[in-house]
Amino acid sequence: MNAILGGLNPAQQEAVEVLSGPVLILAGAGSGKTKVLTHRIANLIAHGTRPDQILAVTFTNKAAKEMRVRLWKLLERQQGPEFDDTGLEPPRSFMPYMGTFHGICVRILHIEHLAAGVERNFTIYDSDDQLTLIRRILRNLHLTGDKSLTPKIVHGQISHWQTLGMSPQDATKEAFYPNQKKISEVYVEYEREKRAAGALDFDDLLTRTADLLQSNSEVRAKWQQKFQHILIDEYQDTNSVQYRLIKYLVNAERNICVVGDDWQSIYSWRGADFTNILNFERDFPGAKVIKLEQNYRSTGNILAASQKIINQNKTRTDKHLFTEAGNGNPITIENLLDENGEANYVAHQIVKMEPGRKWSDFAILYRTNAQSSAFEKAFMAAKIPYKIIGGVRFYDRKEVKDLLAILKLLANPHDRVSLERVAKNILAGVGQASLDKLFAQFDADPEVSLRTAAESLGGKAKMSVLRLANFIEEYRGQIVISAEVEEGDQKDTSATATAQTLELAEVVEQAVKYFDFATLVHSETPDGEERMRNLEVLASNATVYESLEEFLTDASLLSSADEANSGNAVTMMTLHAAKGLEFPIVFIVGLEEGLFPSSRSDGSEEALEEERRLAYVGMTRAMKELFLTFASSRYAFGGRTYNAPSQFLLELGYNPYGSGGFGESGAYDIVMSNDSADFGILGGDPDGEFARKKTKEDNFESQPEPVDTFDSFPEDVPVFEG
DNA sequence: GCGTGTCAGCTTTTT
DNA sequence: GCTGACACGC
Repeated sequence: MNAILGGLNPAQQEAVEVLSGPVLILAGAGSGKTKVLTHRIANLIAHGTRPDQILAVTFTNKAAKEMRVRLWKLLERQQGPEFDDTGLEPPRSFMPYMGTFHGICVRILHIEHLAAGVERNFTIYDSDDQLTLIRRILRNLHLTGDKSLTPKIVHGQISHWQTLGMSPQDATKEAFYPNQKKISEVYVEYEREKRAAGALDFDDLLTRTADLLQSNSEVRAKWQQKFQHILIDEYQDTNSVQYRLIKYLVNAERNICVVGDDWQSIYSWRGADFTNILNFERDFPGAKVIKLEQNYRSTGNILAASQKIINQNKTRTDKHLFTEAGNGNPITIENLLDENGEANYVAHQIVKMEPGRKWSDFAILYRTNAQSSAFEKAFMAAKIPYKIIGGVRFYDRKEVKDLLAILKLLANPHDRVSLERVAKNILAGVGQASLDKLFAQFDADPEVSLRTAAESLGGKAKMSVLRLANFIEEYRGQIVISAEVEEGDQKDTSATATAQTLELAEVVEQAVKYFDFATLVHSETPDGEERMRNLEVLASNATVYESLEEFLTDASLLSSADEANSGNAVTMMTLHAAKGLEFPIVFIVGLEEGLFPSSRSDGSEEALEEERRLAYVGMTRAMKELFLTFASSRYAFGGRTYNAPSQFLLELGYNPYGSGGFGESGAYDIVMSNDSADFGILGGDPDGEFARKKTKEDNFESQPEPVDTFDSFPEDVPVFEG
């Protein structure tokens, strides 16, 4: 058996071997989905498809990177020594285009900027930038002070319209409520400002590309011709615009392969629509449907418990996951006093289990990023190495964004949001009034230079803006702004013609000096030292990029979960960030009503089902051991809250009163079994569905020994703060 | 224009 | 309990 088909089960082999026509792979958790995708790509290449004719869309950049590395290793095994696996990322020229929808759209828009009617060096506005812009428009339209028109609400409505494909004009027509009418006015201005600034927001990246492919048959034909094979991972998480994109990119051969699992759809809050995957056979008649149902990751108990959770959902397809692994150890449910008790309990368990394992075998998954702090404290005290995935992105730190704003101005001097940021945070003496004057100049004459516009200012403001203009003029000519794009690039040579004499990192370092960041961040303070270090990291990150534009694109599109996370340490992250990963031992913490499921899902059956899918995703990350914990009370919003155990625990058969009451530390071993003759739950099972016959002893006298309690950890027993 | 004080919103999840 | 937006006064 060759390297491509070896080690695959029959369903997986089929998914790798059926190379033409539409293919839908319904891949259960842990069923070897990534393996199938990489082997399928390798097989395409083995059958003569050129790598650059393959488009593989992943949900995160991290997933794309992982697939690149795995494909590279596989090709190396196939092709022999010329594919030298140096451990580094493989050269992109040998590889298919792999990336997120946003990433591929940026690429298409760069190449097709003339046809798409966008600037060659368009700036990407992230949500922060969008809010800045909306705030300014609200001010200009005298709409501030209205609590029902916060920048956030306005942004939500505009983004909703964008995703529906509605222009500001459409929105103005359709707006019905007074607030909608006001927001539609903001929308008109918002679009105008973005255009004036040569900027696209996250939604634009997708909609502009879809619109281009829809309206321009020549461009559409070109890209359809280019991508002979399209693979889409996490298809259940695609939204309506992404769905449109796929439809326009697929050519008459219909070589499209999508992989997904409706049980793991956890992004509907941002527009994902898992009916896309349910409708695939309707959209692509004759599609080959392959189900991957054998789970290679988890023990029988973990799989059975996950299954029991997902079974509560009404809206879902039927799948029958199975494993050949044994039942393994029981799942542990533990009730702690508060968030510190919870963190100490987890730390203690990890210390106990660590011998013979690596720290990186453990993962802690929570619903919200805010939950990480108690664990940081406890792990620091217990001297357990840990790493936090997610949270504040490196590129979202204030000082980093400030410096990036300068770089963005180098790439695109018309970028008003960045100018506003630089003026307010970096330049001395330039406030709102000066900015308004500058923008008025730009509105009067879009081509006017910053230097000329500065003439309308006086005194200190003028000096500062001229100083900024000097910097931009000095360095703009000395760095590579745009990447050379291959084939068919309708090149606008003006931006790329100048000779590169400076590395990006040098420009970053120059900017730090020129704008005196040391003073700005108070570098003598501990906090300031760290900020200065971040700027050094920024410079060092810049060294791997060949053009400013690539660097800025990644700075906008890389998520915090994409950031480096190697090393031997316990991993902490949100349940969302954990999708696609696996760990021998998993702790899901904070299983409390209002936290998980989130109180935001109250009253909505759909939202609750999504929370349940999230629980399913979390539980199926575990290979060997699964711990579920909840705290009787927890700090939130500066006050102490008291939460009931999560309904998901009750669904698993947990009985909160089973161990003599609430608020006491007690452990439950919940045994889930594949073997229906031996389903057993110790500690309670309200509906009795999976319980062995309960006796009084089971509930009151013969409680199973707690796996561990606080009593063995006296110095860490939290003081009840009330 | 800038520093200071007050207040509100915040903890879902992310490209 | 923290952050950031805004108002106010200098």
